Amino acid sequence: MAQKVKLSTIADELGVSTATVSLALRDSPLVADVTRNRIKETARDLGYIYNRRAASLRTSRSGIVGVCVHDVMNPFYGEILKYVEHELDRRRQTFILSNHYDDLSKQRAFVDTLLQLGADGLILSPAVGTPAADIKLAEGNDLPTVLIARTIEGAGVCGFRGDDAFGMALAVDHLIGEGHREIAMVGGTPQTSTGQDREAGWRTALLKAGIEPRPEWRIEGPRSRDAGFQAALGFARLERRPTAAVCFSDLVALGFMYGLARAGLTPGVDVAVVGYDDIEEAEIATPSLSTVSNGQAEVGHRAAGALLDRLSGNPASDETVLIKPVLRMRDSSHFAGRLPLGTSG
Amino acid sequence: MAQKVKLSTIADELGVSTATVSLALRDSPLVADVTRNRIKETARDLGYIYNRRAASLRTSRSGIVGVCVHDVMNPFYGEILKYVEHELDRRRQTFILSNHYDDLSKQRAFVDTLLQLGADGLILSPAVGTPAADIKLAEGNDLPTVLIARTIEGAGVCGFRGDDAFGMALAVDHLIGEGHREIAMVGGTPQTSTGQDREAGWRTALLKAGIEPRPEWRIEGPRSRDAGFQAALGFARLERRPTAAVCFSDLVALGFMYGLARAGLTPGVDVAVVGYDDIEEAEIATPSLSTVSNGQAEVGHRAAGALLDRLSGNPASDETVLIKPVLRMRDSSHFAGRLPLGTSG
DNA sequence: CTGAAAGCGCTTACAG
DNA sequence: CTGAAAGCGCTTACAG
Repeated sequence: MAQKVKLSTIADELGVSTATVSLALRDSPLVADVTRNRIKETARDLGYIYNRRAASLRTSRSGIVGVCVHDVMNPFYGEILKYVEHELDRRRQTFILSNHYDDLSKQRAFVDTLLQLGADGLILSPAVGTPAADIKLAEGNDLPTVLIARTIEGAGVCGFRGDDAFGMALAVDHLIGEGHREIAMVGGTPQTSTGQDREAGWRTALLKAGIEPRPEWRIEGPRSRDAGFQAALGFARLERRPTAAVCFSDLVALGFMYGLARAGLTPGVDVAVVGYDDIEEAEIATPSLSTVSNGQAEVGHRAAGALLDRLSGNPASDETVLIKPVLRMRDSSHFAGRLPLGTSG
Repeated sequence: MAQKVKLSTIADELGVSTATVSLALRDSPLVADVTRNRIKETARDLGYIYNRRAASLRTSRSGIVGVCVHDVMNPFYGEILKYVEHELDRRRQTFILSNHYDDLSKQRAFVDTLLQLGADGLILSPAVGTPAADIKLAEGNDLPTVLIARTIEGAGVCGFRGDDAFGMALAVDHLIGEGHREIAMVGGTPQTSTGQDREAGWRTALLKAGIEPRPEWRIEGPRSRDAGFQAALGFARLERRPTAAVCFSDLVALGFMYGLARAGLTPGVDVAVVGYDDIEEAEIATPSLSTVSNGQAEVGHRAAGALLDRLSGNPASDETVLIKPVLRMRDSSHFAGRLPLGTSG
């Protein structure tokens, strides 16, 4: 390529100042219509490319928002991100994505990069063990932060997530209503607020129904499809196998159903299964997966909205918004032990 | 926060010049050890944050690589990106991700953003209909580009993808070997090189075996799990239903199997199914999904490697590298019509 | 081994 | 309505 085209190239070409060119390209009313049109035309003809680094150095606004989650391949996060992306697109913000895989040092490296780039904001689903100080560091260096899916005690920023204890109780109550008395919980760890709250919801709902959960009903750990699959292989061999299982997530539940089938059991008939999140796949899985909707759309929209609001100068909030989950009854739990598969509507 | 800490803050604090501070922080051997250590310590104490915008404006290197694919939630792309991410991480490059959803204007907006940010390179799985001129525009503005998964005639850049025609022929040959004579192909569109090549592989393999594909065997369109599911519902009702189906992707195949089951058919017994890509889920699906491995790891690694090589000054190549696919035989096709499910190893 | 100075390409008061 | 000039925070010859 030839010489780089910059504001002054255009200015020289037309015999005006760079100030005028700058204003014209950003549609300032200070510039006369004729001038603006000539400038825009020339910019196009010369193949001018706006240099955001230079502009951002001057204005200390970068137009960049960072987004960091456990893993974008997990449909739960993927679905949230769709909505975040949509909202940021509308406001012409560039978004930079990173997975942290619950590795604190990876998350820190990313936040550091954002600070170095002068990013305007951060939407974060914090890695396991993130201290409140990490959030304060970001905020203290002019990086407004909004939390999603998980929240942190004392971080002092706003966050959006589902009411996990309530949601898991919905799932358990439903299974009890279907006649189950032995209900396992598969997956999740007590290291995240999500894991703690969902386990608490499961335990509390059982106790409230007068059922004492047996230790072997709690299968801790699985958070992926594959781990759910592996858990089912063990579950199938349990001497006194529970008749139902609530899973930490739909991903775990879908893997769990694959695993049950692999072990020769029919999910929804031999074992009732309920997931969590209501990802898109839940509806087409066969049997279709009963689950608890976890408000991905609302989390994504509102988190992006809250951040953008703050970027336009509105005061910061430090409120954690709990979104009410809703039970979605489907075939994996509803007809358990009563009808064969494929006969439902 | 207080005053922003910059190079000159540190320089003033220690009574040295900003040049020395700059050199010291980047470990230049020009700076004496004592000086360097004092500088680094002070930088840490003051909470100095490197301003990459300013540096990049000066050096015209940004450390940013853009990555743009159809949809990161699609595990095929997700798996490629894992490897790209890993490679870029190792070389301390920031990567910016975007979906284009096969929307050319979204892709263009992203490339434009990269140009404005002075990104160092682009890894692209081009949207349907991307003209070679779009790639040349990027290249012409100092944005080296590497293509993945799909390639573009005449773009003059290097690319990495699977040998789709060969791979699909492997799948069809396998089914013919299992005794099938009526083999549908579900999903994909002739608007992408991938769609064309896989359809050609299917058609050619059938003809070579003396089988004339009937028009209704070609179910064009589906490229998502949900579309695969819907297609199966129609497929199940076909008057003269093929005994086997090769699918455009594993995602389509997995949805297709859900759909068959929903329609009361047993995938792998009533209908043999083969996918394409060999995503992680293929192995745990039940029945496990026969498929064609599509080299996500190799595509991701080599594409990132090729780009980074070029960034370190190596000459550009314009070669398209075809990665040889491998058939993975599993239960969804291998035991069709012979054994009931769940009895296999 | 260290410092003074120019410059990367913008935007923003300020003056006219 | 337009222009001259300063400055955002770095890096890089160049001089010493």
